[in-house]
Amino acid sequence: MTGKTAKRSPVSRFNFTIQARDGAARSGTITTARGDIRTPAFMPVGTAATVKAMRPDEVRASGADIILGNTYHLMLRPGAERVAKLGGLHKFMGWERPILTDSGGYQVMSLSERTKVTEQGVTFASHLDGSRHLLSPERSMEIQTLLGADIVMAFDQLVKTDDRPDKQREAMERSMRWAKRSRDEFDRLGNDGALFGIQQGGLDETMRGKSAAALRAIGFDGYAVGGLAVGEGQAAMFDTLDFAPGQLPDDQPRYLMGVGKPDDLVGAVLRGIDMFDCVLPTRSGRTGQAFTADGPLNLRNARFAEDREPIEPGCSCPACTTFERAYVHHLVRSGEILGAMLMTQHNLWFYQRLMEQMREVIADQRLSAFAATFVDRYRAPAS
RNA sequence: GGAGAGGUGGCCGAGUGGUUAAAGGCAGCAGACUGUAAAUCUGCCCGCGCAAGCGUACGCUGGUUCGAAUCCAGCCCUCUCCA
Repeated sequence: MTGKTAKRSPVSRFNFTIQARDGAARSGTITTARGDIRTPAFMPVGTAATVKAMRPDEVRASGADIILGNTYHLMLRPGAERVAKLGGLHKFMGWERPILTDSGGYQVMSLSERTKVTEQGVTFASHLDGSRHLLSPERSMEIQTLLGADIVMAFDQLVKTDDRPDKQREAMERSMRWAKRSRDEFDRLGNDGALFGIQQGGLDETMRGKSAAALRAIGFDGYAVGGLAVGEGQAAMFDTLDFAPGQLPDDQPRYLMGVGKPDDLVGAVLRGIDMFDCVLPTRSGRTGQAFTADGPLNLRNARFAEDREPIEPGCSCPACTTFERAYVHHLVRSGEILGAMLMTQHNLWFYQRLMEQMREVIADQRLSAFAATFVDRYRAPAS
């Protein structure tokens, strides 16, 4: 059941060690040239070379070991060649730890009305100025290499789970051909980082299985479960995660892309996922939603106008140890930048603390009890 | 004292005879957000009612008209300019 080991250059220090198992769940360490990543890991999203509203040192202080960047957005602005000229993405944005870059595959879906998909690749009409840009597996690898990503994602085509079955199969099969082209170009470029393949296939076990087999035949450093959390709902996502991770190599990192809400993370770790990324803690922070162990709170709500508690009682983040809800409520309502900063900071801390707790209970084989308690409390009506 | 402009729903502000319970914005009350076109978007926002609907409503009073926020008269008030 062991996946084909990827070919790597001798200088690559990418490695995944599993330290503990608890059911399907695992906790471990991914080693990279720029530092370790503790798993299960949550990676804050820094699309445009910034985790919005946060300084890199604040992101690190929250406990993040790795962040994301985005091929499509950085290709358009400021441009991959420019970032390379300025010393690479890490230096450019002041984040010296690992960076994973998404290939632009997500934008094939989110910007689908501006794209044309062919076998060669995807032509985007820039959302900034309308100019046309071709993103192919080869160009995506080149851009991610120029950026200096520690973990490069294969270029894939993402579709919605309610798209017609034939369209879903077509997208999955094309993504597998693109995965092979991504692998070949990544190797040709001599990139000494890691390359992850992305499983597609919607909610269908057979299609997921075919996708997994295709990826394993190519060989990657890690494997992502893609194409979920695109509107199918948590129950359908969990149903898919009951089989999808098991179709991927057991001894390599498994990354569930774009997920998710706190209870999504818990359910996915329970099913064997090691890595996550999601815009929710940062975006929701900017739109007034704070995540807490007692469920999400909308700090814009009138009931917080004179609330003397911190965003989340007991939280040790800088926002919570310094400010009261009443003040954060005022900032959020007033559209003050500091409101977005404090909310984002708290949410990032909350997410990282959740991952940390899961790592600890996996080591003690107590994940299912922890998960049950967490989800009960998280979903209970706010006090 | 004279000349002019104007008074519309919490605020700003469209509307100048019927299709107007009255555009739009703001404020307010909620909701959404999942590999970020997002410091964004959506809904509600006179009262009662699940709804159909009913009742109130465009400074006040009266009038014209089948019908008035819209036309007329008087009154009250605000602002600008001149004395």
